[in-house]
Amino acid sequence: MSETETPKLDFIRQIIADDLASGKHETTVTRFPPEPNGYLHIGHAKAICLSFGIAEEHAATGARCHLRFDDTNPEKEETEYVESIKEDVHWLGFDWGEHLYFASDYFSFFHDCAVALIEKGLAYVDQQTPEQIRETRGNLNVPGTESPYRDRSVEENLELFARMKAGEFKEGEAVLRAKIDMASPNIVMRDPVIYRVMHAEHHNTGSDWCIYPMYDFAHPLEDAKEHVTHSLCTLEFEIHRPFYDWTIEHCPVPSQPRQIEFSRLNLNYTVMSKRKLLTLVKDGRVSGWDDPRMPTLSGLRRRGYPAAAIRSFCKGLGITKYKGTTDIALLEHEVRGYLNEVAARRMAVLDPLKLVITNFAEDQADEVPIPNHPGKEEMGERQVTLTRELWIERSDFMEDPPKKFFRLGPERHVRLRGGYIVKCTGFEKGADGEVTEVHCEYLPGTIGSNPPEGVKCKAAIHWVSAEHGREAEVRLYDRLFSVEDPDAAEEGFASVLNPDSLSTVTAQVEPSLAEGDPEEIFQFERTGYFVADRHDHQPGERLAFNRTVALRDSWGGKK
RNA sequence: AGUCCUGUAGUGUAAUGGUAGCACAAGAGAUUCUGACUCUCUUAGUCUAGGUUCGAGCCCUGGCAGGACUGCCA
Repeated sequence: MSETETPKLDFIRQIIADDLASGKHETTVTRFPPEPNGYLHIGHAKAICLSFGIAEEHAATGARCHLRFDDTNPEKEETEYVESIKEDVHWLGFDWGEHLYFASDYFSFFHDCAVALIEKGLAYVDQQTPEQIRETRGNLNVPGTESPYRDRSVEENLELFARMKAGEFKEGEAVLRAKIDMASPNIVMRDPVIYRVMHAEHHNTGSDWCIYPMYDFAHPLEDAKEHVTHSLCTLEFEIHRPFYDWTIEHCPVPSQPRQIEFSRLNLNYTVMSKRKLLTLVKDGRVSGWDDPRMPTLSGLRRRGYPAAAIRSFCKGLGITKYKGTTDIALLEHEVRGYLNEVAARRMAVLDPLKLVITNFAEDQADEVPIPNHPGKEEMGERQVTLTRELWIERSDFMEDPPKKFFRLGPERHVRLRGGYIVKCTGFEKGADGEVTEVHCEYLPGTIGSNPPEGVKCKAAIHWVSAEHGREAEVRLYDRLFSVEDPDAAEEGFASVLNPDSLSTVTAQVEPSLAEGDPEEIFQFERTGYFVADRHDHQPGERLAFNRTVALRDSWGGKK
């Protein structure tokens, strides 16, 4: 990109730039308003990167992004989720500074606005049953009909609303409705309910309230109260915007926020519905919200995904109103890119096969220095002990290899990564026909040098000393969902879950790995195996296991 | 009595009304002590029919297709 080239603005950034240029706003204030009813997932990352990203871009004007918990429904929200959300936003690399808010702190303000609406004759207490309200709303083709309680006097409404607040009604007996237009083609505008009775304990306000505002009413007020200028949300709220604007217009608010909608993230092979993810957790299909197979930010973190890669992925998504499905390969590409830079390399053998170097003395033990990263000297090197008996990956040997297979086979040469070039001289088979041991001879003096004249050696395989290596129980994770669109499944998850998404293997690992270090490994296509994060890993501490086999199997062999 | 939103290579996105670019994916090749990375090349696109215009992906009209909306959820 040339220096003179200005970055392309998506339509939201363009609106903000225009508002700044025209003097409508002196700065921009955005917000990320999760409901604390689940963990944040990769879909939220898009919204976080957008709202917080815009605030960062306009930092010079004093722009900011608020983290606000939209906790207006006491029945669905828990404190555990508040903490996880804060942690995940921070991990992603964003900071709300002083601007941490709870919608529940504004309950009095919402109430005052509702009273103001009643006084203007723009809201009324409806005592129809929920069923009656539903039936009289009409449908997509039929206008609604007005409630018999619609034309109560202001005084009566005021008194009734006060009694609602005082707890004189049971749930479902009375609601406060905005008086707009029961014949509106937009059903949201057909006298929407703005307050309902709920005798529930709220995680923040306890039992102070027994009436709670609806999202449609509360959200614009929250934005206005915080002087949010641009309230960015996903497309499903588009049809609610007329009521958002109506609320701002008719309530005593200190600022005029504007709601702008963009398309939410859809990823193939991924479920993003909180309700469905919660089902996975509750049914024990995964170990928790932060199971490495989960699309939650905490799951991706354990899986080893660098936050920078997720941010970069979100940047490339673009902001549009088109509902498409992003290929998860785009995310994985970013992850590979970052991990390839920062991950230290180690050797591990997941499916061990014994390799004996027959011209190596029993007690011979050669210390070979192996770089921790190919091409990054600053990451240092480590000494690995090479002995007569080694473990290699079973798939790195073929009894009858095709010509395009570059690794071990009878009479073939291969390099033991970081060590000698060896020539396969034979192998043994068990009664069941399975290869149990491979024999080879090493070529002295081939460490750190090119293969001698006439020796073809096109691959380097990884290995672990049978004597110095360590056996480790490793949990191997793979993709959770086996189908491209798991949301399309009719019922439950049985048909879309990959039964092999979690397996345990007895692997052989380098002694340089701390005890317990490779306890969780995520199989990552075309990059090798990565250690799943153990919560405390920093971005620079990721480990990658060398892997010789490409999943694509370009040599034409079996899968 | 339906209203509103959206259609650009396989996918995601760019293009003051003026040469349809980029990334990922896919394919071919080079390189390689990770069949990775990197590098080179290739394939492939404006939903449709009209209209306005010297000129339309962009503006207008009509089709077609996909989506949102009928919670006292957010």
